[in-house]
Amino acid sequence: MAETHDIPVTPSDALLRRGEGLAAWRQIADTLAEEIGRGALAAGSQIPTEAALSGRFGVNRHTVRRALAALAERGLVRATQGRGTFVEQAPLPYPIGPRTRFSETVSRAGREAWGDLLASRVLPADAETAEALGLAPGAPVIEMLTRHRADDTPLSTARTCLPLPRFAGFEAAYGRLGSITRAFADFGVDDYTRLSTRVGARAASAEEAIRLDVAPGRPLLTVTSVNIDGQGMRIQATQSLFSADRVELILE
Amino acid sequence: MAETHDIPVTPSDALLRRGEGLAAWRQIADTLAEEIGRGALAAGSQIPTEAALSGRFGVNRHTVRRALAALAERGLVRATQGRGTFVEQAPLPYPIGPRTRFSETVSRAGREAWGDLLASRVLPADAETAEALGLAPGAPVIEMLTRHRADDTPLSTARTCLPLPRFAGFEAAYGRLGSITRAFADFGVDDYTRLSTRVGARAASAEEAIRLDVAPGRPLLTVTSVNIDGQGMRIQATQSLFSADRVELILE
DNA sequence: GTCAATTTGTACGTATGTATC
DNA sequence: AGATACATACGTACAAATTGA
Repeated sequence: MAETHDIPVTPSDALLRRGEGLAAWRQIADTLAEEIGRGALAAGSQIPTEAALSGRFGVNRHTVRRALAALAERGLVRATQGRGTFVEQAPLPYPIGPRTRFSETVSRAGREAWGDLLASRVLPADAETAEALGLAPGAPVIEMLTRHRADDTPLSTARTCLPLPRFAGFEAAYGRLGSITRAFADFGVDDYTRLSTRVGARAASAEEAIRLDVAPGRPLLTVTSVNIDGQGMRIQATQSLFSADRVELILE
Repeated sequence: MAETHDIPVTPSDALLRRGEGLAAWRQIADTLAEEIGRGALAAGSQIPTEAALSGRFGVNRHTVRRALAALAERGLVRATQGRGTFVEQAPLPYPIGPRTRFSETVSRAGREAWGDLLASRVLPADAETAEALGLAPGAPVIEMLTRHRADDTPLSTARTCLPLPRFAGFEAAYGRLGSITRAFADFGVDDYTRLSTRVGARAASAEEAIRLDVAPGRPLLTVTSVNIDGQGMRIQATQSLFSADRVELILE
């Protein structure tokens, strides 16, 4: 950071175009966002200090701060007093459509996918689940609590219900195979599709925060969906909670 | 609330089925959720006190509290110490797909839709907008800040960019017509579809909270989308912020 | 544990261009 | 044209948090 800014920079060195209607702080934010986007500023790494950036761009520190505030608002960076400003992990693009599979999505991102079975039990369906699965209220279902990780980072947790007696023992298959798709295959269901999907958002409760390894109150995406097999039978009702800090849904 | 519970209720009055594996608090929660769902407990109204409910269902007040906690977690009710527990406004189902129109969605729900133009200006496209619209960085675009209401309740606010010179004067048309669809029709675009849609979630900033009339920090759904006209030209890049308390996205 | 250096957070003040009334 | 409000940009000083010697 030995640059001075008392000598006018040559056009090729000029990082900012002044007086063209685009505010300096916007140009700085765009430049940094682009560098984050192409990995020049790696996820998790510290970006140069405000003082260094004000030197690099030849602006006052406040102008840099305005740009960093815009990036923080978009979730690209996070500043910590006394430490510095750091690049946030980019949310994993998570395609969601009639045939999306968690395991395939994560593998395609070059990460290893696994689903943990946290708990399971058999219970009579509550009103909502019964309606989703087209069962009589009180009909027996398997309930599984699961957590889904990509390279050890929890991305989502879900409550899944499946009708009995058809899927008796499903939880054991899931625990062994770590994937809904593979467990369904084990039960002779080679194809399944989404019948309906609803998406909402809310803050994480204390318990959910522990399951997802996020701070309580952090934003979650709630995805409520029903899956059907090749014959159109409703086979799975799931409420998934995604950490909105780590996942972005891509609609197809 | 004149019932007493010192006399065993007859089977037809029995509200809870004990000893069948479904916890009492779940049955109470299901019952109340169902009453909220069909409007017996109207949105915004106060539900009976915990003491009254414990009398009605013949259970201890703690059991009622467990049920209410489950409803609060799902966002159906909100309890305020010293005041009571109130039914939250049900989120409006908002279908989102290649051809969804805000105005049609809201009209179908029996509410009146209108979009307010909060601000607009012409500016050079920032990096992200330029890429979304397939323009050279710095190409001129119209930027509109809008807010979308159903019966005076703000549901979403959006930042929309359109390429110039094609859509010069669009903001005036929008301000007059209160709808993107109608404003596009005014510019000879009778059909448009979504090219891509990304969905995330985060907390509302102070400014966003004011625009949406929610408390700062309340959850927002962020929907980033690009629209194309009948010829496949990119005509609109929009970042919408939905109040997650008021809207639930339905994927099609 | 203490202290100093580093870094971000906050609060003043000033000046200028632009859009709006 | 003039007045007013607002966003932008720069300057300075100090507070608060973190780190490492």
